[in-house]
Amino acid sequence: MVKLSELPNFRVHLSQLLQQAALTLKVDHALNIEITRTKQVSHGDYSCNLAMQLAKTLHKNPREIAGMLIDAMPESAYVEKIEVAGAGFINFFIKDDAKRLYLNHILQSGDRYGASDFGNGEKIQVEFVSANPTGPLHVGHGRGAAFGASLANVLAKAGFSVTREFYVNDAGRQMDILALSAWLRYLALNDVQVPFPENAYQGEYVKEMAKLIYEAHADRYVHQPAVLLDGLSEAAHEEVINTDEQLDRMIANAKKILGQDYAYIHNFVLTEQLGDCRNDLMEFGVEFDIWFSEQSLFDNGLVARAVRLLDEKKQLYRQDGALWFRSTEFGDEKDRVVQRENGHYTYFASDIAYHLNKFERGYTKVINIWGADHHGYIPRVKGALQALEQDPDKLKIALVQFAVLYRDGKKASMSTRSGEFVTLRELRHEVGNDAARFFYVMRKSDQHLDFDLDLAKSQSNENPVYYVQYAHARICSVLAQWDGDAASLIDAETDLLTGPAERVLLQCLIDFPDTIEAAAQEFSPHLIAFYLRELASEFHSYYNSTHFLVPEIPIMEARLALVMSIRHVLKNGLELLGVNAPEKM
RNA sequence: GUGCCCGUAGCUCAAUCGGAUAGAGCACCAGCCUUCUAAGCUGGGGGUUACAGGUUCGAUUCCUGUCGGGCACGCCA
Repeated sequence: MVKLSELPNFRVHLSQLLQQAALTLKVDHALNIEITRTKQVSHGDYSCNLAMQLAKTLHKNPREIAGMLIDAMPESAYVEKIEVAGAGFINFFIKDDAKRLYLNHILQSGDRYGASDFGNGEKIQVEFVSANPTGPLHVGHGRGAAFGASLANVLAKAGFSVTREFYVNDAGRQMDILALSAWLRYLALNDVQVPFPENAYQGEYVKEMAKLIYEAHADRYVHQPAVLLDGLSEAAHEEVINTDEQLDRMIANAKKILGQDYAYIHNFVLTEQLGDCRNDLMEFGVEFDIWFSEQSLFDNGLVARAVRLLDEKKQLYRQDGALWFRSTEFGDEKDRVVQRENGHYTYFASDIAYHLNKFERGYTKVINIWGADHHGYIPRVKGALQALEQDPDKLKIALVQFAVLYRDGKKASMSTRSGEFVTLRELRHEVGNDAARFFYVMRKSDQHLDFDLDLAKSQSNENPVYYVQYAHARICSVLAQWDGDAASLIDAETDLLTGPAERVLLQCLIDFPDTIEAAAQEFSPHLIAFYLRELASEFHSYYNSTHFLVPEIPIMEARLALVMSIRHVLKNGLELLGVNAPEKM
């Protein structure tokens, strides 16, 4: 029997053994020892390709080097045997009783199993969603939300100190357009007829906000609309308004007419939309630590400061009346405007201030989750940080591709024009939160996602969400029928678990922390989804091949100890993805 | 036109930052419920990893080119 107080991390342990063995080979350069899981049982449990890596520098046959490494390796209480295989792989077979230590550990740690100190408590920020509060979240935001939330959970589980942040674009033109849109709808409710611009916000939710204002304040915000169309072409009075210039003119006129009241309208629509967004996300299981206001960057002078700092570094110049940042000096395709000819700062300017602020808040790593259509934006932001003498590599951008909905095998419309897009809320109500969360992270984030609505809805074996949840529910059902004291399973004689399915399952459970670590390192929560499906699959197979509630008490308890451990891991894994682990289905 | 991403089974996708015989699910075919939930299981067929070269012990992965698809190329956000 192996006796050790501490739970062994096999990969770390084996890596240390190799490290020691490598000393005898007198290699002068740094070693990159990677321990990987094997794909085939005949190759053992873990494998290392170090011998092949060293073949070139040592001018020796990899298999010969592997033999030397094995000879030089210290004895280990965990290792059953070591073999040289193939071109020079070193394959490790772990002792079964060493693996079984994990069952005891999982039963004791329960909800905490899977956690590691991989991240060393490093302060890391994940900024995601950050949708303009100008309308309901749509299915594209949903993927960013699900991905970001899952990634943040994974990072936290892997030992990082994670802050989840939503950047609120509460400054700028889009909010003005929304405020104008709502006010125009409000005027219409008061029987004041003004043409509604085609490029204003058309959605029904705008009319609803107008109605709220009307119900609370009646005609309190009705002002002379006559000058609203001042400065617009004569045609606009009769015909359509659809250019940016016309829209901006109307906004300016509205501000003039409303005076102090404009702030009320602006603030009202912002509060409404942000509240709606927050509710939507909360129902989706996505929560944030910080809602960071873009407007606050202006109010606190941080935008002006960031621009001034760039100027001090001689990174700005004036041309055509605008202020430009020399981003081409830092790899961008062209220089970018930070302050427009009309004196307004660009979105880029506040973004520079925002990112500088993030760095100054002490995060050692800052992760931005962006829609893939923003990829061209990366060089200028990193360039600006570099210009400000910050380390641009601390900023990591995770790009999330669009999700395309399919219904009846056909693309479902998600046009943002005319307000007829599919909202996240609609999706959640149609397929449920669990399916939505799971489907969103089933694919690598930087790949297009075909979201099959019919599949997500189907309560059948085709649906991968139910497949995993069903495994959990089955276990709960078995445990309920056993009706014993779960705590007693810690003393089960787990050395009775010698069947092939049991050994595979045990190794699968041991892999859980490694999977989380990999998902954290590669920003790939989809690895968790794949892992869970694999574990569920192994469990279902075990369930069908082996009866758990057998008369022989020790065997029953041993199997239940394994099954209970699986339950913990399924639950913990689903939790990372924000998916429920139901006890009954 | 320029830049970035992608191209893997009929379909949707994996493949542990160059590793061993490229794996799942769906679909298709053949089986399994008087036994802890059949939302399950077992078995089977299915591949020149778009194409052509190159780098090396070894390539789906890295480099070059071609073809095909997506996105981005504003004093918008």
